[in-house]
Amino acid sequence: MKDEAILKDKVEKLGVSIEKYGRTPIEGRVFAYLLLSDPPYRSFADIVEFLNAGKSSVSNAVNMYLKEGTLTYRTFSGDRKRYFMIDVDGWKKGFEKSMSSFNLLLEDVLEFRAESKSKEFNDDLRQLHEFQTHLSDEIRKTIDKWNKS
Amino acid sequence: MKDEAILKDKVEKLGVSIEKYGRTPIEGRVFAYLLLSDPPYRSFADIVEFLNAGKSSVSNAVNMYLKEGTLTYRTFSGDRKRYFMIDVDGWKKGFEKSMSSFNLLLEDVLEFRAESKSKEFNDDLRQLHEFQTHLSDEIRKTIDKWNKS
DNA sequence: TGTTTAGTTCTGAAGCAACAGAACCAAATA
DNA sequence: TATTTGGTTCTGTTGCTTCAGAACTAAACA
Repeated sequence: MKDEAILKDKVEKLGVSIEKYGRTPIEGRVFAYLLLSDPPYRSFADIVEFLNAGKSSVSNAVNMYLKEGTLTYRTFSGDRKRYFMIDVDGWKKGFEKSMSSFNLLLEDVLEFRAESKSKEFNDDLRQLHEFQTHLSDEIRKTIDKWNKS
Repeated sequence: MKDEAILKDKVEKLGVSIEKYGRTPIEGRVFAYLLLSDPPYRSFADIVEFLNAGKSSVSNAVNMYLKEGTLTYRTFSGDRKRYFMIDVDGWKKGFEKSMSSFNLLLEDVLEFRAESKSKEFNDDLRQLHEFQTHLSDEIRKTIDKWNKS
């Protein structure tokens, strides 16, 4: 099988896995393509052509990821095009963001339950909150450690 | 405003927040109800009535959570009904599970990229993988620590 | 100023997810 | 054995998501 055919196959499979994380089929494939391709940056037209997708679909998917911070792009002098690529650092920071927004949700619940009588459940929730906070700290520490080295 | 109306309102709001985590509207509301109600266990009929939802919707949502391990139930002697409640421990373990399945995905990508030339990107991905592994370990450690105390 | 290019926005079609209500089933009770 | 109860499965509807292609826009270039 030809190299490109192998890649296409792999992109489809990985794309489906990525859908499980709450992405649409096209979104999954765009991310998969940028995860797998060598070099890891591709132009808008590259993506459209490789995926056999509509321009609007790719435009929406790419902008979604740019806004989310998991995709970024680079340019080359004398070339108008943008070359999109995965922002590994932004991806990493996304974990921290989702953790802390989860923690806000838990805090909200705990406040609402303040005068409820089910002590055991409340204690469990508080422990879960502590657990998440601990993890968020750990994430922050690890990111810091990296940025220094 | 009456207590139950306040709770209904809160369940709707929290339900919407929970939808953000990839759940359907009904699923969000079921989980929200069990997070907020006092006591924190409720029968099938309670849930149907409180949410003004169809039995099939609630049945599907509850079974989905049971299978996932984030919901469990208790019973009372002389009462056929099951009383559903959030399984905080199962919820916690879910994080570890999702981390490690994410890591499998990354490993798959890294293997595929083994002979690619974009060293920088590959290194970034490897670092992300290390980072996740570190966090998984941390989660496991924290869960162990709890189970002992 | 006219043309090309890179990418966005609009529009409409197709398919699928979410849901309610009814029919159903199996275990417990009478 | 007949009935009730707790819950599941089936069926059809509604409406939303996803998507492609065409029209469009704005910047760069000639």
